[in-house]
Amino acid sequence: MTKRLTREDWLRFALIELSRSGHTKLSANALAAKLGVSRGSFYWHFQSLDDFHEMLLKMWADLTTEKVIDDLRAVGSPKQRLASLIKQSMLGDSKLERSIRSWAVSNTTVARHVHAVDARRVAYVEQLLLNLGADPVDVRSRSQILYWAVIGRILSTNGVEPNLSDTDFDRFAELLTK
Amino acid sequence: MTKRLTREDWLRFALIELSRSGHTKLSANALAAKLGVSRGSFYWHFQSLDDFHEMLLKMWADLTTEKVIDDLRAVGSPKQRLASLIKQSMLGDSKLERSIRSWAVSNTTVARHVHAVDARRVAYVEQLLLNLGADPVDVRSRSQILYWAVIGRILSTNGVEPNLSDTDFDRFAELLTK
DNA sequence: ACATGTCAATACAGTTATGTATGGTTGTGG
DNA sequence: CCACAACCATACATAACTGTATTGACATGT
Repeated sequence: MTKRLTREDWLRFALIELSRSGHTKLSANALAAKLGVSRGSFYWHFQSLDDFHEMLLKMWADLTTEKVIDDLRAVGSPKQRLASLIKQSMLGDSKLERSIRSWAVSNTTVARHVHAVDARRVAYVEQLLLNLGADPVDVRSRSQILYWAVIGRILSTNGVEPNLSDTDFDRFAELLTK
Repeated sequence: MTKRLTREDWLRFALIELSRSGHTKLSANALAAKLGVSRGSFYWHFQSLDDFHEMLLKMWADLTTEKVIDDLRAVGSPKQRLASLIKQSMLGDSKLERSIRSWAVSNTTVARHVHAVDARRVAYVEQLLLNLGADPVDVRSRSQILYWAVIGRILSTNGVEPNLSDTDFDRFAELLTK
């Protein structure tokens, strides 16, 4: 019987559920039902719901870091590295981000994790704009505003609606380095 | 005994609670408790929770529209009307917006209302940028991105943290009209 | 083969929520 | 003053959840 679950099975499935249906579906009850198992399993693997959620957030933060690093290594010409990053952020799937950030509004623990991730990402964009010769006076504000735009788009759209085109973002990237 | 409540009393109080503590505190139970009254009152004024939430959303949409109109009338010089709008959006209190948008992620009805409000606001910014002589090719994308940034900032900060300065936003407004 | 650790089912107590039914209280017009 | 409408309390049925305690099943190394 291969039905027996590990702690990682629970966490991975929870992340999928979080992405698909939001944090309200992260109850021990609902997850156990969908996994075809009872809550006895859940409470064997995890001390409590809070404990479980904490692990899930660490998992997300790690994944997100890896993804940022990958984006960093997926360099084209340094000139248009920014354009690529913007398009990747603006056009990619964002349902997990969306769910996490919605969750963070009503949960201060989640908010802390999200905030830490944000800081690292904005710092990376700052460095990028500096290297591309943008006016140093404006680098901080432009990076922050650009990052806010990415977040705003994630929370304004329901899924992967394009809304703006590739060239729109290209032209905007150009504007930011003036 | 002035304790008796009208339908508007319920709705106004709910909007305050929503702003302060998020949509999870909008249960008939919790609201009745805080109002010092039983749910009997709630179910006299409202058919159901969904009915109640619908009215609350209409109320919010109306308020938001009025606010946009007020912003429109609080014109300085047409040149820097944009800068004023940006600063107002970026520096003002945003807890209600924050709560509503977080709510919208897990509730498609809320999402519909929010989407309608968004469309009207972006359209206004587009018109503003056009009047200020920005390149017509870029007006749509820039308006959308700017609006996303406003939303992103609302959902990235916990309350009224300034983060960027007045002059930061002034310089950014200038950039957008190039 | 069997003991031990790993994983899961079940049953129970407690909490918070919706919605309905029914009756009680208060204000107000006739 | 009293009838009727507006407002509210209480009690009940039902549901979804957390967390604990107890017992059962399986796998594996010794």
